[in-house]
Parts: sequence; structure tokens; C-alpha cells
Amino acid sequence: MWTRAERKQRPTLSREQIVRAAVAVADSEGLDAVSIRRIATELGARAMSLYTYIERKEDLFDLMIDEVAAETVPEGPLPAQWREATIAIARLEREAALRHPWLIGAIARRSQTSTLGPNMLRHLELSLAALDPLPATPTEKWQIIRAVSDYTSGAVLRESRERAGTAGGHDVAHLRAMTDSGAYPRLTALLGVDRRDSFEQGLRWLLNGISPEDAS
Amino acid sequence: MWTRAERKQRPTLSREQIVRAAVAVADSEGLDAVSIRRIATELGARAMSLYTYIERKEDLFDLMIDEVAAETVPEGPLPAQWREATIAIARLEREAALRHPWLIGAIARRSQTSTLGPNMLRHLELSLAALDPLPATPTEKWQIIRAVSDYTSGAVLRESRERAGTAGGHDVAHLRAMTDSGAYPRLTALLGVDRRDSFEQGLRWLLNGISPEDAS
DNA sequence: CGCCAATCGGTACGCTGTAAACTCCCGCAG
DNA sequence: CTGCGGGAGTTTACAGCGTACCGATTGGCG
Repeated sequence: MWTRAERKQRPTLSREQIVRAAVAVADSEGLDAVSIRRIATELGARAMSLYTYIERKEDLFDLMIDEVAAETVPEGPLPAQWREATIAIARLEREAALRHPWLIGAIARRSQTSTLGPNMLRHLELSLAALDPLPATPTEKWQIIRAVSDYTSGAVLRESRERAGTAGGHDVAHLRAMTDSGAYPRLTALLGVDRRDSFEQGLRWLLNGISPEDAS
Repeated sequence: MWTRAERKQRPTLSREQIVRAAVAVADSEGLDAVSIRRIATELGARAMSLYTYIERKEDLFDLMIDEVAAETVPEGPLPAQWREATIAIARLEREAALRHPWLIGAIARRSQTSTLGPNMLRHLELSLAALDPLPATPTEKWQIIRAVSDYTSGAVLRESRERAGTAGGHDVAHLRAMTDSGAYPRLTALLGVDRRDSFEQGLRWLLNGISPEDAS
């Protein structure tokens, strides 16, 4: 679908416009607010007009994902050290996912590996480029990229849910009740503990494990 | 909501029954197939009857998540080595999530940190117990648990999507076209490469980074 | 000019979550 | 025993969803 030509006439809509509107709605009201009718309204069109540009709603999600993937493509030259370069890319992924908290949900929602869009391909290409200085086989490099991006997406999934939650008093009360039961002593001991975010710490651990010699 | 007493009359339905039916439907037909009407039909009831046991559909997702979380609670005694114990728990998480591919999606779908159910609390308690032998502050232990489970959920999110996909020929053709363009040389070089799964490898890297002294 | 294909609109169908009001019927107070 | 409170389950209804199908419009090209 990435290769399908756009209209040749002169439309009042465009795929780019639709995707941007969808991303804006998702950013401000969540993924569930992204409905065909809603996006059409947003653009002053009728629902069915969108189907000139996408085949089904899932396509729209794919396009939204790739739209945001653009933010994960590093702009300038990569740091010369593979480690710094990889960290920089992981940070871009994290920041994009926190800016668009619906992102991981959209990825998880897609029934199968969504077709990779051009921005996602550029992102992957540059993730590989970051490892150029590393003496490793392609298979090993691929494993490293997967490990780092797996960690990043998991961390970001948790982080963005934590931010959305901010634990209303009700949940806290419930948690207290549970821990007061004494069934979870270690958890109880953790209730007041510092929960400063630890994305960077975990990333450091992972990279140290990959390459112990230049651990930080 | 976990504490709310169940009915005292004599119902033909039960919360447990509803949740099990929902998990079964999600397992075999995906999360989208879990609708109130569908589950009710599955149980020979009418849609609105379910609302005696849950307040809204999101509650059902929470209950399903905790139902599956039971499978991530280790049964016997934990390995004495914190490292082995942590690996064992991570494997349970992975296997449960692969058995129920909708799981990560359900977690991502929940608008905020869902209320922790009893099974999730037991899982967390035992994750902490696994680190008992480790000389570390509670904050550090919490960070370790988060790093490991972040990595695990990210890896499993990717893995289950890969399994669902198995890349139909169409996608492969598209990918070929993209890489033939020459814009992604490193990716192109990777096309035929071995993609053996690497969950264990990444987990080893992470644990080695956490504790270099007993690296494997 | 005539044609074609792209674009957009309208209508309709079967689905969704759930609010509101209803019918039962059990267990208990008098 | 009667009466009744209240919980279980049902019915109906509504607004919204994705999208199949068809018709109207229109601009570019032969």
C-alpha cells in the first residue's frame, strides 16, 4: 500500500492530510477517538470520502505509525561510538512514544506485523548504521537492535501508562487494603519508595551486558 | 473492585465464568471478538446480564489480564540464585503472553494503569522475592524488576506480532521493492539473514549488565 | 466534443457499549 | 402465612461504529 499512487485529479483531501488529522486527534483524545467519521468531520468531508485514500481503517493506523516513526529517525550525523549512537536512537524512540501515547497501543492493535513504512525502514537502516563500528555479524547486529528496541518499547509502554494514570486516590486506597492484608510483605515495603524513572538505567544495563568492555 | 462481594442470591452467571469465556474467545478469535453480546451469547445469557458483574467493558479487560497473570506466578519454590529465579519468572511472562497474544494489546488498550489484581500482586511479590539474595536497596530491586519486565513485554509484543504475521508473500514483495531501491543497503544485506529468536539472548545481556560479576 | 476514471456524497446494514425501565423470584420481617 | 426489599436477568432503545454499494460530479485526455 505504500507504493499505491495517489490521485491524479485534484482532490480536496490528501492522504497526508488525513494522517495528520488522525494523529492530532489521537494525540489529544486518544486512539479510540480516531473514527472514520470523526476524521472526515475534522477535514470537512464525509466519512466515505476517506476510503479513496485508504482501504480500511487499519491502513490508517499503519500510516499513523509510520508518520510518527519519522520522529525516530535521527537527523544529524550519528555519534561515532556505536554505544552513543544507539542510545541516541533509543531516546528518540522513547520521546516519540511519550509524545504520542497511543503509539504502542496502535502497534499492538494491528493484527500482524504491519507493513513497514518508509520512515520505519529509514529508522531501521540508521539503527544498523549505528552499529557499523561494531565488529559483529549481521545476525548479531540484528539481535542487538531487537534487544534494545524491545527494551525501549516495553519501558515506554509502561511509562506512558503510568503517566496517564497518576493513580487516583481510589486505587491507592485499594492498594493499601491489599498490602495491609499482609499477603505481600515485600510489595508493602516498597510502597513509599522512590520510583524515579529508570529508562536510562535499564538501557545502560542492557548495553553493558552487550559489550562489557566499554561499560559505563 | 477486586474486593466487591459477589452476589448472594443464586445466579446462573458468575464473574469467573464470564472472564473465562472472554479469555477463551480472545484466545481463539482475538481481542476484538470480545464483545459484551458475544460473551453473553457464549454463556446463554443476554448482553445486559453481564453488567451485574462488571461495571463497564474495560473492567472485563482488567479481569482478563489478571486471570492470565495467574499463569505468571511461579508455582514451586524459586531457584535459590536470584538470576535463575528472575529468568524463570521472565519465561513465565513470555509464555503466558505468547499463549494469549491479545494480552499486551489489552494492557496497552487500558487508558491508564489498570488496577492491580490479586494475581498481578502475587506475581510482583514473587518477582521481589526472587531478588531476596541480592544485596540491593528496595529502589534498586524495583528498578531491576522494571528493567527485566520492560524488556520481556517489549520482546513479547514483537514476537507475538511476528507469529501472527508470518509475512505473506505480498509483504515480502513490497520489501524487496523497497530494498531494491538501494536506499536501505544495510537492511538489504539483512534480508536473508538468520532471524532465530533472541529472547533468551537479550535477557542474558540485560542480566549480565545488571550483575557483571556472575555473567554467563 | 465524448469518454473515462478519480473523487466525493448519500444511504443502508449489522455491529458496538450501555442507559433506563421492566419482570421475576428468593430470603426474611412481621 | 403475607408482604416486601432488593438482586438477577431481560427488554428496549440510542448513538455511534466500519464499510458495502450506488449515484452524482468533474477534470484531463483522446
